Amino acid sequence: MTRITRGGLAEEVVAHVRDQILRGELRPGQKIDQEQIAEDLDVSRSPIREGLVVLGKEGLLEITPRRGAFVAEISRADVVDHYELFGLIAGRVAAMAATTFTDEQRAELQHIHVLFTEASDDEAARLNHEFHQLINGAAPRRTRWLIRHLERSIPAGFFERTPGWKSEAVADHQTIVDAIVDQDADAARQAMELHLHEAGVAASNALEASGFWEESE
Amino acid sequence: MTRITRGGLAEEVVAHVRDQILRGELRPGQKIDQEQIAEDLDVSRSPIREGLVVLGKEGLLEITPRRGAFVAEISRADVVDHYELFGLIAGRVAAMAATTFTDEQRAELQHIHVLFTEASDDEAARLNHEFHQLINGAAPRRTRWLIRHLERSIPAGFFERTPGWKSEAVADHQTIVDAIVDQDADAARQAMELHLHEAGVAASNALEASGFWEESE
DNA sequence: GGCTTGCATATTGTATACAAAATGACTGTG
DNA sequence: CACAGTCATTTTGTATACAATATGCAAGCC
Repeated sequence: MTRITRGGLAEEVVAHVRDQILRGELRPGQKIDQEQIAEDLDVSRSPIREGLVVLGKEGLLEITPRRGAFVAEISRADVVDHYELFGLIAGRVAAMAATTFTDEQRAELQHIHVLFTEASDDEAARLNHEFHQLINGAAPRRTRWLIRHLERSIPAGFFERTPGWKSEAVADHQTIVDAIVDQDADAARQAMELHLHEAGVAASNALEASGFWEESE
Repeated sequence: MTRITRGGLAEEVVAHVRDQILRGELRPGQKIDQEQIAEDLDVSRSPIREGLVVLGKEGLLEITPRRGAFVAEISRADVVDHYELFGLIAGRVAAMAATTFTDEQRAELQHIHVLFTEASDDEAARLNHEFHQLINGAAPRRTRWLIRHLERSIPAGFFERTPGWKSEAVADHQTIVDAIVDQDADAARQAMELHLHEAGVAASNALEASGFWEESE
């Protein structure tokens, strides 16, 4: 049994189950069958259980002692709320960036943004990530930690798959860049909050399209 | 081997290790010895590993694949930042409460606050919890989830052990109650942010006192 | 002397085995 | 026919066993 386990099998389990949930193959409320996953991935239950704990902490699963793990009942309101919170944090960070960024950082931000506007669709995803990464660098450590946590709960690479995301993102990013370059903290906050709000709508639509909220049979 | 484990041994492990960290028995950067915990609690490594995953997701441990789990290097800045974030969220929720609460809820809030001011020290902790619980009821589901997450990362019952916490809390709570009763969303937000900021300072001091940041020998 | 190399040991990660509890069907009873 | 109680089956939770990797130390080399 050769395997390329780069970070442990639990990670593989996390990715597998998360995908199944986000694809709509596992429906909200449905029970997670550990034995089934063991069969699918050819793995024992030890790493599976550790993976399920992770997904539980991310809010994708509801784990009840002695009963098992169930797909969390996530509503449209939950997704919107999630991104609203994300926006609240990210907005605060953008405001920090507006007041603390050096000239070099401002230039770098503009540079990334220009590349982003001109990039092909698959490069755009990477540059989008770099863009937000740079801004988030202005945040203190614990804030960055929380942002990572929020990113993983409703994974990235989600927004990037909705039609027309790029042109929308370019416009939003432009506003954000302008505000940070102007050192206008409040405008940066507002622009970032709006951007994340729109990302939330997009994510919500993407989940809708994947049949996430379809009635069962 | 009789045990009263009502929620699984992993929970016991989480509580045990968390306590050890917060008491300063385990220092930041120090390695977690699974075998040692197994001996301490008379438990096998299976529930231990699951517990460590939980603490990793809470940010109290740093888990490196194939290397093990280490106590996270949490600085004063991290603690302050943590409560600042907490305040950002809780402030938003307080603002919601100010605009959405019914007359009954406002009355209930005032009632709890009066009891709180008159309570003995050990009852105060419970009423403090009820107070915040009631306000957080105004938040949407995902926000409540995030709040629970933040509460667990730097566990509650922490602030409540710093000297003079009650009188400080009474004053803060009074301001919050007034703002919510006045339906002044912005005042409620500010008051709540200030309250959490002070809680952060208190928590930071408590950690200091427990020797959390002491230099090792 | 300082640095690599190789091996013994310790520790993590995974698999399997076993114990305890929940689930669900079946039976008998009102 | 509804329904409570019992028992077989399934599934979770925990313990143990084994495999793979990391760690630490000692010997050899520059």
